[in-house]
Amino acid sequence: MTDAGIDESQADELAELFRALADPARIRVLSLVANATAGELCACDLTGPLDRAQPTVSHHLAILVDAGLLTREKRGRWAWYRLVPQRLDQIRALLAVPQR
Amino acid sequence: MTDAGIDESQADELAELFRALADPARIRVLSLVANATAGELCACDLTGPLDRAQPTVSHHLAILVDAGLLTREKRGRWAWYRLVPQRLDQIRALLAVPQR
DNA sequence: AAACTGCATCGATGTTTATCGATATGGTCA
DNA sequence: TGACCATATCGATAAACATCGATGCAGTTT
Repeated sequence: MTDAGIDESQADELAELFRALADPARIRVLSLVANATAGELCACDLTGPLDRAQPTVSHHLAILVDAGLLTREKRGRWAWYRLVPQRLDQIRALLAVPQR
Repeated sequence: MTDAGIDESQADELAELFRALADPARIRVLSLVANATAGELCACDLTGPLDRAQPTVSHHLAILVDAGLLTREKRGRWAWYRLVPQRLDQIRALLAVPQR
């Protein structure tokens, strides 16, 4: 075994990405957006289902956008969020076990 | 949109699973075990590469075992760890975006 | 312009978590 | 049996994080 797997900085990046997924509220957000008929959801649609205060919801949304899992588009007074499926695919690829 | 995505308890479970992956040291452990020629690695092989004290390494290994991502087998005075590929596959499946 | 609305930011608080020294545990070797 | 060794557990500490009330900020409506 000459190779020692992924390096330090790659591990940092991956861990940061998983940290974005490591909260029930954020998982719930992703699920809700993924199941939205229009492919997008506005922040106002999330406060209810998440059962959390508005600043908390905003906080979670910001984390998901930062992680590249959601995009935010502000139209009028609403902020609309969409999934970034490529980002999820990327994670799925990273979790594939090479040789079995 | 009648369905509201996954429910509260499922979100909790998933978040807990991702929390196990949300640390650079643990990502590094999984990578090292995945690349081990014998398919397993003992705890003593990890203290070095991780650059962390022995109790800390033990702590991370416990979390990964608890999450079902590693198995521990104690042989003699060493503890050997193996990947659980099915568990990773399970996560990969959960991250698949349904309709695109 | 003024009131209103939806959302982001700020500041504070309690909880969780990573880390490590010290210690316990259980197997091995002489 | 007693010294030793690899690992797990304990206890303490500092940093990270989720949460929310208060406030700020654009865009909207009357």
